[in-house]
Order: sequence, then C-alpha cells, then structure tokens
Amino acid sequence: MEFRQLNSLIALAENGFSVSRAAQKLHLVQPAVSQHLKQLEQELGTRLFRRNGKRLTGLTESGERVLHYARNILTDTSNILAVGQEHVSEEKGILRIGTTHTQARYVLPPIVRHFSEAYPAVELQMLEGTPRELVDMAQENKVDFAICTEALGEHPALLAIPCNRWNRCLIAPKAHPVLAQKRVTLKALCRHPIITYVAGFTGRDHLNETFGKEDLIPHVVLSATDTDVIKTYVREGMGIGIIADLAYEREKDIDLAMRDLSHLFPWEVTKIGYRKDKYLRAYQKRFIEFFQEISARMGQAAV
Amino acid sequence: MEFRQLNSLIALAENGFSVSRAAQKLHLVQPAVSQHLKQLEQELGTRLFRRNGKRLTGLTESGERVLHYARNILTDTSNILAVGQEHVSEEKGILRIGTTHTQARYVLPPIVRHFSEAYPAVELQMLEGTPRELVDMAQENKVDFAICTEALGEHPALLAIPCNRWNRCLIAPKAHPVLAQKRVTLKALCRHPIITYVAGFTGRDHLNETFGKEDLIPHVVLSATDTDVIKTYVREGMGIGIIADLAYEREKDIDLAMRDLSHLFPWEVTKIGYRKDKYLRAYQKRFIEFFQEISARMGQAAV
DNA sequence: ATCACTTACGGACGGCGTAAGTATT
DNA sequence: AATACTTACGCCGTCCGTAAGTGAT
Repeated sequence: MEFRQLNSLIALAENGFSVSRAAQKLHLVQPAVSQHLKQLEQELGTRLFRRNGKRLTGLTESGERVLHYARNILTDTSNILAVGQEHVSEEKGILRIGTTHTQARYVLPPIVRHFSEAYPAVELQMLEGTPRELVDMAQENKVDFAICTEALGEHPALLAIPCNRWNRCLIAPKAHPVLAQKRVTLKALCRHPIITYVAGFTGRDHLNETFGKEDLIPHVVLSATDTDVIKTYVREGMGIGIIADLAYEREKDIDLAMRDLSHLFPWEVTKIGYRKDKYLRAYQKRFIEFFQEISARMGQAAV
Repeated sequence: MEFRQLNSLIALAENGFSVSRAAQKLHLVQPAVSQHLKQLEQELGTRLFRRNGKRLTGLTESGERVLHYARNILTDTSNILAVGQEHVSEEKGILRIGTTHTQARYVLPPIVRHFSEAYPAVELQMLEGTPRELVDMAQENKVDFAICTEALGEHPALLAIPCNRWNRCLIAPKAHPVLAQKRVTLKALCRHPIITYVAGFTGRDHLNETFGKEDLIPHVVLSATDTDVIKTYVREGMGIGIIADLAYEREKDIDLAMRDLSHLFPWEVTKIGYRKDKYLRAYQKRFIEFFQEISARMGQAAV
C-alpha cells in the first residue's frame, strides 16, 4: 500500500467518482490514477467501488471504511509535515479559515487584524461556504478551521471550541411602526414583512423553531445568506430585518433603528471546529485564543 | 513522505535506536534504513534524532511527535488491510492476544476453546508479558488485545472493556492453623508467612494497599508472577497462599483448603484493551463477547 | 460520435543491495 | 580491532506519461 493510492482514492471520492477529474486535481494523468485504484483493490482483495460498466459510481461498504482510514492517514501525514514546518519557523506558515459571510464580514476583521500584526509571516486564506460545506472542508482537511454557528459539534471527527455568543436584533427604518413598543414581541414581529437569513445560516433554524413553538408564522418576504443584503432591502423599505446583533454597526447603520431581541430567541454560539486528531501549530492555537479574547471584549462593549 | 520512511522510524524506536537492528527487523539492509531516516529528516527540515557522533541515541521533541503520528498511520494501514481481509473471508485470520500467566492459565482456556470451535480458521497467537508490557504491545499494534487487570485504562490511546470480576482467596494445606476461624481477617493473615504475586501482577498492588490502610505489614516470604508456583510452595508448607479466586481449581486442588477473602480486599476487574482507533474484525468482536459471556457464567458457578 | 476508462509500452527516476570509507567503542 | 553508520555506485523495479483500444451514453 502506498500513499499515492490512498490519495487517489480520496481525490476520487471528493470529485464525484470521476477518475479524470481526480487525476487533474492530483496533477497526474488519468491512467495513473486508474492504476492506483486498481492496485489498491487488488492488494486488499476486495471490491472497493460500485461500478456501472467501466465508470465508477460510488464506494462499497468496504470502500467506505477504507476511505475513512485513508483520510485519517492523510490527516496524520499533514500533521507530520506541520511538525516539520513548526520547527523550521514557529511563526511562518499558512492559516486556512473556512467561514460564513456573517463571520467573515462582522466578527473576524478585528481578530484577523490583530493576528496578522502578531504573525505577519503567516499567510491567511479565507474561504466562504455554507456551514454544511465548512464542516466537510474541516473534515477533509481543506481548511484548518471551520468557523460557524451551525452544523459544528454534530460531526464526531471534529472538535468544536465555543468562542462567541450572540443573539438577534431587529433593524428597521427609523419611524417604522414596529418601533412604537419599547419591548418587541414575537407577535409584533409577525405583523410585518420580515427579511432575514436563509435556512441553515446564522441561526435561521432556531429562529423558525422559536416562532413555531408559539404557533406563529413569520412572514418572511426575503431571505439572504448575507447581512448586507438584508440591510439593503430593509433600507429599501421592503420589511423589517432580523439579523445577528454582532452584524449591527453602530456608526455605519445610523439610518437604521435597532432593537435587541435576546429576550425572544435562544442564544447562539459561534464555534471554531477542527479535526480532533489535528496537530495545532503554535500560531493556530494563538488564533483560537485571539478569537475568544477579542470576541469576549466585543461582547462586553455591546452590553 | 513514504510509508517505508515511517516504518523505519518506528522500527528504529522499537529497537533501541540501532539502525542495524531496525533494518534486520524490516528485512532490509542497514544503508536503506539510514536513507529513509535521512530523507524523513530532510523532507521535514527538522532534526528528529538525538545523535552521539554517527550513532542515533533517541528522539528530539519533534521526533517524538512525528513518531506518534507515524504510529497512528501504521495503525490505520493495518486497519485498511484488515478491511480487506474481512471481505476475503470473515472467518479467517489471526488473533493475537497478549496476556498474563494467570489469565492464560485459568481464565482463557474455556474461552479459547469455544472461540476455536466457532472460528477454526482463525489462528490464535498467545503472547505472555507483564501488564506494562502488554499495554505497550497493544499500543504498538504487536497484539490485537491486551488482557489483564493492571495498567489498562491508564493509557489514553487504549480502550479497556471490562470483562471479568474477581477477588482473592486463601489457600493453605489442610489443617493449617489459619483455617481454624471460619471468617479470616487481615490480622490473622499477617500471623503467617504469605506467598502471593509479585508487584505489578494480579492485583498485588491493591493487596498491599489494603494491608497498608490498616497499618498491617504482611509477611510475604515468596512472590511469583504465576499461581502455579504459589500453589507449589504452599503445598511444600512454606506458607499460606493468597491467589486470585479464579485460579483455585476445585477438582485438582483438593489437597488445598480454600477460604474466600472477598470481604477483605477490593474487587478487581479484568479488561480487554485495544487501540481506540483499531478496526475490529467480526471474529475479534465475537471474542470479546465470548469472554464476557463465559466469564460471567463462570462467576456464577463460583458463587 | 464523443466521453470515460482500460490496456499497452517505453523512458526515467529512485530504491535497495553491494562494497568501500569513516567515526566510535 | 571490531562495531556501527555513511557514502558511492549500479542494477532492477516501477511509476508515470503517451498512445491506442474498448465500452457507454
């Protein structure tokens, strides 16, 4: 058994079982990858792939198991390489962060700024995705950290470090009727068209549940993955916005009125997720600490 | 990075950092192994080894880390191979058990007999060692299971499945004065020369603690790793024996009187230990079940 | 007919073994 | 002097790329 065979297996699984595409990703020609897969099957004496004629369409149960261990092996090899990198220079390397728009736009900027000042030789790579995608990326070691509120902590191979607590707030054009009451209620929210996040993002599912428990049906006229879009349409007068409190910018959003909604909805926790068996380089550990410290300070400032 | 490089690293660490001996174990010539180690260091750009001139004497901190991940990788490769073996034939393979003399001699025989009948095509390999050694063997994947009472459950990389509960009993030649009282006390035991297990074996350490708590000092005239030796010297009249109850054989030991001591000492638990990340083949899972079922039945029979 | 994978073949790289060299005990 | 590791060298295996072949859509 050789690393290249396992790499080909993994690349295959991550590219819809197209041998050609896997080969492309691996910077190899397609027959080479075919050979790896064949060798692996021969050596194990087992069918690993579901086949449709010559095309590979998926994995057998054995194949799934092997893939699992292959991923472990891949993780450990990159752990070994990371040990090497760490010794070459503790303060040099790459940090790959996968996160959602809201985190990238409103939470991470001060953290990233501090981190970059502390570790100027670390190259930061930010990737955006849905929480579900981010979890997969962490699991497949495509990113070092997945930072989001949803979907983390479900995956048994990932560790989820809680870092940041937030809730929702209401935004509306000034003088909007919903602002008449000091303390907004769920019922009051339902009387107006609502603009908020799409399902699977930024606590939308908990938001639905909260209304559901009271047998209320919010009238969501528009949903977006992205707070900026929500704000834009709130400004257009299309409806009232329910957004993460950390996405309200006191200075820039002076044209929008804000009301806290933390008495209505459950608190959400943003977590940093990474593989349990991951070797953390010194600057990676520091990044997590930065995140916790800075977001704790920002939380206080908000209160 | 290649598997052979990691294998050489592991072999080196397991052979007192002698490159020649590692090469021998790997069925390679010594320069080949030297080259692997050199390549690994070069590729990682780090000193992995402590050196004394040309001789290697140990690992640096980086080296230790790398060794750790290399072992993980090795385990996962054997997991992958096991998946293959499983599909070739579910009922064929090897089962490597590391255990202590007492378990091998008094507990395992009926379990092994049943297992062999159920899986005649599985080759059983039994290795003996001290609990400490057995734990290392499980950790290094030299055995599939370590079966013992001590030292298991301490190691973070091992899973310890409790299988069997036992306590001690007293054995003595018939008509020995210690037998006068029906219910033996710790004090009474101290009035006679005692023969029991050596430290680190078969609950000897808990036995010491129990006496210690009462500020009693047992007069141990002879200690052995092995119940048969203890019985032999008890028969010789050298003293009274304190042995595991499961090692008393009602039929064969009719010349020895037996008294239960479970009111004096804590219960001990025999466990099966294996690496947490180990892939268990079907017959390996069955072996654990056999162990639990059969020893539960034997426990009842004893009561 | 096109696309995707398999089979066939040759060149180049590299691993391992042999043998000679150097440091350690 | 003997042991243990390093360096040097050559053969052989094999890995990958090119190119032709085969089966699906």
